[in-house]
Amino acid sequence: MKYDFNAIEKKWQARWEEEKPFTAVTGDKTREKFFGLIEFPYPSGQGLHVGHARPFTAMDIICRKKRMQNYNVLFPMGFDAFGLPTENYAIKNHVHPAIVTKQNIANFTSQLKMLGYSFDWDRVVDTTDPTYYKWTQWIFLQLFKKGLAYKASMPVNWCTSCKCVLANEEVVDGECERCGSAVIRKEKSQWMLKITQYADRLIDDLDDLDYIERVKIQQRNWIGRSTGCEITFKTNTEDDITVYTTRADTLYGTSYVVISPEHPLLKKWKGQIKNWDAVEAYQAEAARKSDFERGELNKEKTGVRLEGIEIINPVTKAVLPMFVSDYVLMGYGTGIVMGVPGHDQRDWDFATAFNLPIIEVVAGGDVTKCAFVAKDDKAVMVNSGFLNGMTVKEAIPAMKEYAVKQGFGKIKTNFKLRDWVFSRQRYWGEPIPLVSCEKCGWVPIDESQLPLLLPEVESYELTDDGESPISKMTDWVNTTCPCCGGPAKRETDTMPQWAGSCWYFLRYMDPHNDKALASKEALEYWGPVDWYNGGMEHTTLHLLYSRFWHKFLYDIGAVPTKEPYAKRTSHGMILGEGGEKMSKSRGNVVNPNDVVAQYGADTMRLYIMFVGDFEQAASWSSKAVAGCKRFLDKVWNLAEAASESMDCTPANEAILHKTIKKVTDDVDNLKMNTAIAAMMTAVNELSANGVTRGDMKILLQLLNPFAPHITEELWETMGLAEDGKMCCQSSWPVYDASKTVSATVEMAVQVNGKMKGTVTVPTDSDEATVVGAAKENEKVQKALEGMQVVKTILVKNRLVNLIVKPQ
RNA sequence: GCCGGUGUGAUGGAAUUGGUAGACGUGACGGACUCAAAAUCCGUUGGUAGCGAUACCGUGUGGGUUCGAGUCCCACCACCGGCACCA
Repeated sequence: MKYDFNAIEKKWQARWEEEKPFTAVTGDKTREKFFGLIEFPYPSGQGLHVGHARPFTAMDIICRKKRMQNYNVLFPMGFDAFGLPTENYAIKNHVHPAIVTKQNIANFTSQLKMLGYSFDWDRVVDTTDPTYYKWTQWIFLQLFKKGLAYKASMPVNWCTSCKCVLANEEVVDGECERCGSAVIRKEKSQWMLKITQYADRLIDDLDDLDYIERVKIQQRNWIGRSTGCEITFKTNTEDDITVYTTRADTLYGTSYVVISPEHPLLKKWKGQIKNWDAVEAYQAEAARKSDFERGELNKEKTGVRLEGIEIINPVTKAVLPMFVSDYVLMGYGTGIVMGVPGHDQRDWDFATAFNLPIIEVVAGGDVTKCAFVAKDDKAVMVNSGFLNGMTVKEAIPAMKEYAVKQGFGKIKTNFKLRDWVFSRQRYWGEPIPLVSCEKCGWVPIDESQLPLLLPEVESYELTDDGESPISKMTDWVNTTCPCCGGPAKRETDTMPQWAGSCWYFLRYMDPHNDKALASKEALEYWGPVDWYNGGMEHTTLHLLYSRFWHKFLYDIGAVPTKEPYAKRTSHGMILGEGGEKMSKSRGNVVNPNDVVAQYGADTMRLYIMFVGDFEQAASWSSKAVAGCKRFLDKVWNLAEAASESMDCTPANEAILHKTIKKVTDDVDNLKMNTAIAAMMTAVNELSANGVTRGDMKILLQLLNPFAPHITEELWETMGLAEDGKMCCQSSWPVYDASKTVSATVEMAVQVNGKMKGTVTVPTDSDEATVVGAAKENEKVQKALEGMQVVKTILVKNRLVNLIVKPQ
């Protein structure tokens, strides 16, 4: 018989659909649970991408193996279906986004089934389903009630093309992450979530998590915690000013002070600033620039001196000038900084441009040439009063302590993380369940009214002033205040796409619950997610947001764990044939449907795992795919040639046990590529030795998580099924460590560290035996001629190194 | 600029964590089968020199530690990703 992958794959997919061998059982105490999670896809019109197949297949392999190891596995799939592409498609084609979404989900579902993933299809989640977003809205209401959601007028990132507010995380190089159009700053009233209130915990709790290190580092950097000191300076106005610094030790070197153009104090000081016109002009200029432009033009420092304003250095009592300059950001620290040109490059640039004194307070550099930013312990303080002679490391706490004691300083921690801009002026998102009442202000709708459904609108186009299309639905917008019963208006902004994905993994635990987002029992049984794999691009977006929501849910007692995910790994991208990113414009997109049609799902799965290191980017090779198909052909032929016996062939024992060990270990470490290589080696060796059904049984079990269809078919045709159980329901083979070692080993022989040849000796031979055997070797003999062995280094079963010198 | 990562044959990538560099796959070359081709099977395949046994060189570059370095240390170079006037 020929390996007819097409018929075989259809047959087994139908069988899984019917018999549901991958059902997760909530509350099963007889087995250990395992919750394996992959990021649910956005169901785009293009369908599944080969890039999806990499993480999906890897987690499928892990979960299939865990099931065979008798774990109660929850491996679910869902769809993150709100979002712009669907809405844009709806605008263009005048179709309801819900219809488009439904079609796309159907397409994705059939593709996922085509690849043979062992999802529990009874737990599918769709973020646009009202029974789902009811709970997204519910969580938002809890955030609102706890004061973590607030409306603020603030400069926001505004995409000129999407006519929509973007989160900082969605702006890349001053452009909209989605459409690539310019992003400008616009003053707008927005819903915000106080993620900053969780900044410390989001950093500190990383320590106990099993996340790959680069994810932790990236999150820490993004949150950007810095511990420093606020220092208050007296002025010749009625106000004192406060700056934030991490280098309190350099206070003696402060030669001026700079304030951000957006700082409200400027307006207050209008009367005292003699050159107000110039200052106001500078403010206007700065406001015109986008954040991106301000960053781009950072080579040249600009600014205006505030004539008539004098600042007193609290330690030297020197009178310092004050400037306004856009290199100081209003959103960080106090919006005012002390200028220490000797030891900060930005201040040095500014001082040089404005001819300000540069005072050296840390010895070791040449402050006339550039700022000396001392990092090591050797740098010593000078020109700094009581700090003189101390190292920088000593001086920082010393000055902090002094400043606090003298009453002009305060210890302070700052974060780069900003609050999360949470509203979008869009249709295809969760409606924000709040109403605005003139008397009562913002009022939550009653929880019994959830879900607050999206209204039907005629057009999905935005209004000209960038408001959501929902704002035109006056019937929907006009409502009564739940508080006072008076007239009120509904919020017409919707939530960002990130909202639904913040908690979807909780819904998988109990997807049909209409009383709570999930039952207490389910949450306690399945939480936290044991292993979550996803893209690096979500590290500071989805992953951080969902940790924030989860911590909030923990605080209000809605979930039992303080972290959502115990372990996080990340996959590399799949690039096109030439090593470039796959894209329609390059024409190098590989469609998984085509690969499956040509080679079958098992080959596709195998190849996407074999292509390279899981964490590293890898480029697709249409030729190399064929190699995986050849491997499966060999397995098929080997099975047909197997003898009836259920005993293992003695000659195959070592290779089989070695392979069990290798595959078992490699899957747990995401090294699918070497696991497959090991199975290829095993098949080559088994083919040479000949196999029994007993040998094949082990091979099929090892291969089953990788290539589930062909292995099920052979399992059945070879009569290996006991009680009608499928291969995926059998027990994962266990290796016997003593059988993984062969009787003899080949060892390297070196003379003075140079390879001279190899010897084959019994495993675990002692030094005398190995050296004896080594001296039989002709090349070794030649190298030893006229030499005296002074030392022998033996590495058991690996090599022997003879150290010689002339006699 | 700061923080991560990577660099190995023609090629995708391995290397038991300091111990035979190049597993496994692709490609190429030679052979078998075939009227022929495809498929399949067998063999060869890091470089240089030599008919050859063999010798020397070889993991981005230059140093170092070690009996022994792709792996550790120091200094560079190139590419990729993230952050970026965060005081």
